[in-house]
Amino acid sequence: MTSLPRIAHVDMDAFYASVELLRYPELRGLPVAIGGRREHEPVPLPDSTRRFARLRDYTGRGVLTTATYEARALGVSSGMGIMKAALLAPDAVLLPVDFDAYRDHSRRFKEAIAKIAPRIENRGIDEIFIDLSELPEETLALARRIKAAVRDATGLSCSIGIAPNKLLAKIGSDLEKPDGLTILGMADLPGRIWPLPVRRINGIGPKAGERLAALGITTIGELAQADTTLLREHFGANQAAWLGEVAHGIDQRAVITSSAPKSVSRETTFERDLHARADRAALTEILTTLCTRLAEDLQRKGWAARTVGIKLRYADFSTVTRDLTLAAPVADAGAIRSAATACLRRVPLDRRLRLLGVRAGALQRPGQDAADAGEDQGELPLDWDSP
DNA sequence: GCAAATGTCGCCGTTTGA
DNA sequence: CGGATCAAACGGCGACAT
Repeated sequence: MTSLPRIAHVDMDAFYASVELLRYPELRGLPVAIGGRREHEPVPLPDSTRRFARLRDYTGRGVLTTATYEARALGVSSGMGIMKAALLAPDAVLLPVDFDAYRDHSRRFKEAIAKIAPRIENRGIDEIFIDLSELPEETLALARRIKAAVRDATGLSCSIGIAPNKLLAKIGSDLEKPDGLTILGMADLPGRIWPLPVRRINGIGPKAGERLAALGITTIGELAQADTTLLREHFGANQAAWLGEVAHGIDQRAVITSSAPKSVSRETTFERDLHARADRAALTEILTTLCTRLAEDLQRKGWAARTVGIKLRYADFSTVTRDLTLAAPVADAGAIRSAATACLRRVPLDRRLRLLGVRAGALQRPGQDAADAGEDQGELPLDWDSP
């Protein structure tokens, strides 16, 4: 009664930007970027048009969260500093992020898909894996039906990859973006996967990509052919074994349809670098605000934390963290603040700071045992992103 | 003088208890 | 009884992802 695995990866196309275009259809076809702080809300004009901010109007330390394909064509990309993006596309429209709107559309597209295929793994706000293994319908028809359901529910397009495992489904969903539909089998490995750069593998980031390039390995095919001893020498036994498997399209990970959160955090980058002593009052207020918001979030979700941690980023971008495990779980702002303050005492404060963060970990439901994956206790509904 | 916010996982060194 | 050892918890950090 066991069927061969059939996994889909659904990835919304330029998600935040596309949601904004639903609201501001006059921006369709223009380069638009999403990011930065609140003050760049579009301004309604008397003639019932709107005035939009441009990238060139921005000053500050923000980065772009995403951009329309027209903006990407100008070299603008996710994660890019807004000031830098403004040099490439000064006239591109800049919109602030509106997470409430994105969460709302996220919930809608996931619910629409769940009616067709309920075994869904959340991968953040704009993508999911779906286990299609037990469904009878033919793959292409199913893929088209999922895409149509997403469009009907949200007015948005997505790209879908369907393959025998998560690894290939994820690569596949990216192959024909936007509005893509890609079905991959193991037989497609040499023709469609091996020519791709190793960075397309989920889990090979900038560092591993650089180290592989230094060994003359740039494509997945080259990785598949690479000498296993060489890989072991440079990456260690575990990672080398993983590299060898993924290069051959092998991935046994299951679709995880429920999980409990591991940590909750709040952090902020200051408008200017602050000094622990000279700006003590400002830092104190920021810490209090972070702890308050973190506590609100914890209480709203019904969690308490047995570990509290801080994160500091110095002006030179180096980062340190400190954790403190408490005797009893806490969820109120005062207790979190006390613990965070204790952590701060263990960190050098003689250099200027650019970021402060507070984290709550080792989460458990108040008065119960520690949360652990697999337990029914903290299961998340489909719309766990929503407030 | 600059690159956000939030979250997960793996590795490794240290501590601690048995 | 000191020492070796082992496992679990803790803590710091890096890498990676959206």
